[in-house]
Amino acid sequence: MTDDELDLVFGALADPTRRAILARLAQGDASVNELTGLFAMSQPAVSRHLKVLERAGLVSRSQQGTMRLSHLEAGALREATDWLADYRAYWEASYARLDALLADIDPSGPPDPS
Amino acid sequence: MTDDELDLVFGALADPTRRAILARLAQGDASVNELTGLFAMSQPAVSRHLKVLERAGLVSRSQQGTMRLSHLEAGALREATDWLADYRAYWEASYARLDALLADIDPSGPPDPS
DNA sequence: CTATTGTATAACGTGATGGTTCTAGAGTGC
DNA sequence: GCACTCTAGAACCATCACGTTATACAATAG
Repeated sequence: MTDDELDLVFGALADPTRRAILARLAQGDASVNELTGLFAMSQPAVSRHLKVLERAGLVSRSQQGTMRLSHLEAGALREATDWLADYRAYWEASYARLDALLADIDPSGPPDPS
Repeated sequence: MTDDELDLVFGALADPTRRAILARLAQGDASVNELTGLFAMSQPAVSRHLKVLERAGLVSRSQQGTMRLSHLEAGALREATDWLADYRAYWEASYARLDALLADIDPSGPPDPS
């Protein structure tokens, strides 16, 4: 995934309205009008949020009669998580070092994090 | 994780310079001057990027002699991936439906995606 | 105390973002 | 064709984001 694509995906995710749209779409496709009903904002504003999501590859759209349905496209989300996953190794190592440090202080070992 | 926190984290990740800073910090702490050397931009610009990362909880900082070291804080990254993971269920279900559809067309079942 | 180095802050310009209202276009029903 | 509904686009405005340069602050060295 290119840097520009990550810009678009993370940029799209940086807005609460757009995250809420994604949350709604995870439960099924929706029309622009239906989405507009969920937020305290005008229909053109929602249309523009959808455009941002579409440009980021997070959403695809299809004509369905007189309305356009938005559909969640999980591929871009997966790529974003893949990027983040590269840091998983780091933070797991980080926690491992912390555990080692705690074990060094208290040889009974770290408590079960329940 | 609150919506505001997600705004800050995804907003911070939406910039390529900041992602590059995180990538650098994953390999160890670094001073502002050292980070400035990595990018074609002024030191104040880098300082502000670090401030954004700190506000998002992605980076912590400590005084080390005359310089301030930036340290990757993986916790916020984990929370971002946790948020994204909520969609994993969706897209896996989505792929499962696709598999079912393909199986319906060709009862020999979907090929091993290797 | 003074000089030096590292970092932060201030002031500014410019382009992007997110909202609005008004209007145009596209698709369906009569 | 005509009316109606749904959606998109244009024009505008306020605010924010990201960069700059110049300057102030903080910590160490001499």
